[in-house]
Amino acid sequence: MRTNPSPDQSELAAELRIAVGRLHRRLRHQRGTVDLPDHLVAVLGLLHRAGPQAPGALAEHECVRPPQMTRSVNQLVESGFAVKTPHPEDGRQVVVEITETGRSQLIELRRRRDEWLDAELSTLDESERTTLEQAAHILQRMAGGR
Amino acid sequence: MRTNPSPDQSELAAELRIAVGRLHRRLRHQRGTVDLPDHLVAVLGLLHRAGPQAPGALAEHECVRPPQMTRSVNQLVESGFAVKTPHPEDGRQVVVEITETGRSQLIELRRRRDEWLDAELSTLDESERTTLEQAAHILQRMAGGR
DNA sequence: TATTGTTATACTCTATAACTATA
DNA sequence: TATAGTTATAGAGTATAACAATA
Repeated sequence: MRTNPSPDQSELAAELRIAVGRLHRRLRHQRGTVDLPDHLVAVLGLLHRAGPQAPGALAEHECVRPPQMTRSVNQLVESGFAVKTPHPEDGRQVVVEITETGRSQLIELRRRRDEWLDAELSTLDESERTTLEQAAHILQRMAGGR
Repeated sequence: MRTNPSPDQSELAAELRIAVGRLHRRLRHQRGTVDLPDHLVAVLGLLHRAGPQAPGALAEHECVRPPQMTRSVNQLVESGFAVKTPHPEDGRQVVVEITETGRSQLIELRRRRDEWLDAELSTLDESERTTLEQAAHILQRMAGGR
């Protein structure tokens, strides 16, 4: 590996896929039992950043099918972290909004949840962290764009 | 974002977690129906790169529990991509080895499976690809090291 | 008694298909 | 008839607990 300064793109794709899959499992394995699962935190974060939205839009953003987003939203509502209100003009639509409880919970969750990741990041040097920061933005753009 | 050349580490952890989760879902969503699932390809790749190993070692490397690795290995064996042989000295242990069929299948799988990822990578510039290549190695080290 | 692997069971996340209500 | 959301159902992947075989 690393034989070429202009790496073969298929090899990069394979490496990325494996790295992402492995870290994803590791993160899930590492998380505490009391916390919200990853996908709910992702939805909560999206509501926090991007504001009130319809379930369909949330589903598209998070790359899941509408039925799954229905369940995720319902779990957030049951936990008091989000509310569903009917759309004022279109009776078919629903608007999902984060609550104040959800907002403060999100901050607290993130602080408690990233202990392992923080520790791992601490073992890296500054340039490696910078690389990961840039990579995170590129990956988010690749996965979330369109 | 990107307001700070020395980014806050907790923020980086959150960004990484979200990026990895989202890309993981996107990749799963994007993959063809005839292919082996990600986790089997990962095991096959590990057997290809690191040679014959016991299921326990595979499980630790891939961050899954032994029962899950038992199933993954059995699926690979049923498909003819790996073989299980008894350990020559320790009757409790099993040695898992990739077959020639598995090896050639792995190459072909990767080529066919990464179409979406390849296309996305093609839209990046050279420096972004270099960033991702370095990040892939760092992430693999973080997830697989220990 | 400790270790390696497996079987049994259950839970989480996800998808597709069918259904309801509104436009 | 088309669209937004939901319900019903099924499947994949994973975990924990209990078990079997060997050391």
